[in-house]
Amino acid sequence: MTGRTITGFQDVRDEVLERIQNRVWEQGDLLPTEQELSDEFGCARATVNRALRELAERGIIDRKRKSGTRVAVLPVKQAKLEITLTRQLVEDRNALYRYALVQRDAVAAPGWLASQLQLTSGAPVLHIHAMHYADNQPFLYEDRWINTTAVPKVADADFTEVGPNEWLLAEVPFSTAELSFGAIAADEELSDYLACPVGTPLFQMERTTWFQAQAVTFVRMSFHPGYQMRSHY
Amino acid sequence: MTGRTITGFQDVRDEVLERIQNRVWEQGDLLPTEQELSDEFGCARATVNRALRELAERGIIDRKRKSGTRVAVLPVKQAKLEITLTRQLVEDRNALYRYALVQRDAVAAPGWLASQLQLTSGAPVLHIHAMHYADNQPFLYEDRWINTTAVPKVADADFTEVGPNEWLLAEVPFSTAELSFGAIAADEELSDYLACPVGTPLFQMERTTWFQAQAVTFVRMSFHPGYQMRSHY
DNA sequence: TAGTGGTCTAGACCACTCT
DNA sequence: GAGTGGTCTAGACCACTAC
Repeated sequence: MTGRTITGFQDVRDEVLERIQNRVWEQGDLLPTEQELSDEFGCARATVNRALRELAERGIIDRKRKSGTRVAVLPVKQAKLEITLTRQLVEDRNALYRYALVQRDAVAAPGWLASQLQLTSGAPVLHIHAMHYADNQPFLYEDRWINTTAVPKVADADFTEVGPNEWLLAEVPFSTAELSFGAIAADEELSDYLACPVGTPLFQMERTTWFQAQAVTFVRMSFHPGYQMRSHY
Repeated sequence: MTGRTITGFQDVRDEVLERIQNRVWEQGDLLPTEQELSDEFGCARATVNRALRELAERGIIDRKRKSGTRVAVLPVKQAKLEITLTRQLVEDRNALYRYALVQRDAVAAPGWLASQLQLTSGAPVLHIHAMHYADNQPFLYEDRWINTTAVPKVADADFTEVGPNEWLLAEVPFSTAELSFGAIAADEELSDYLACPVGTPLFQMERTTWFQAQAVTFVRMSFHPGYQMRSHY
């Protein structure tokens, strides 16, 4: 006995999790039904349901109607990455954030970008280069393309004071995105902006953002040498 | 009007999300109370509650007792990274997976590792080098340390057939972990195992795994050149 | 202190799916 | 067909917090 008093769904959830961790119920085992558990814990079935639903969302158990609830055989580890503004990344390190626009051009979408954003080749886009600094050290170099058609207002934004990320977050707040992470070698341009030798390994994140099935922006962010992105589960 | 029929919590959730996206309720705005929404939608308050709870979990809205529910000003983007077995990563690409143990040594924990895992310096650990291949091309190089004290059974595992990741997942299934991602340059050892020139930028993931406040393992995984990790939100 | 979300209950019906 | 989870309801009380 754990001596834990079971009153709420969190208690049920934690008790079930503990039994799984302690192998009272082994991987692949069938758990008691919601009805049986609610009888044991002396609570309503809805309470057990909510507890088990949370464990299922975490990938700890698998639930199927009729079959019942089983301990997951291969628990899927879901790490949450919180994608925040660069400003926040910097300020979370107690560093002074500074943003600088490098270049801003209204151009026609090159083929690879049109393909990436599912635009017709030559569609009008805005191409932006910008730098983000932490305590005046280069933090990351941003190479961004914005679909002018999806965000016409962007024509009036000069991005000298506010970065395109913050501007877009205010303008198109509830978008979806695809992310890609990798390592690249600094080319001459990056070595210049990030103050490192050509060939230095850099951590890079690419993001394509969509709003209501229309591509909004594609951005390639190259972090300073040694940058580490952290997460947990 | 959307013409959508509102019956379940998912309908309520989607309708509310749509109103937020369409700026019926702007960022920072106060939403109607659960009671008011349940009246409007003709459902129980519990149904509205569940709908709004999901949106709050996604970071779309902020809820506080007494104050009410507001549209989030800075929606936090949460990308989910599904951390799976290397075998699965490879097989998801329709490639043939192959694993090979390179080296296995029972040693005393060096200082940096003891610090990383919160062990006493010199504690017994198992040090493992292994390779993972996709269609017989190098996929990733694994450099792992296992805390023998936390997993005594590991002494009997030779890791010639089954990789340490799969073995540990069966042995210590429901652990927590800290992850770190970055870019490094291939040293001589990595260039050898991953068949690339010294200095090649490589994507690297480090993971420290814990079970019930005890460190289980620390692993450094160096991916083949050009590897991209993907996610979305 | 009063208003709001957080949770629980007891019961009901539905939807999926195994046999 | 029958067993299981999925969801909804109507009502209740609680916990937090702005006022």
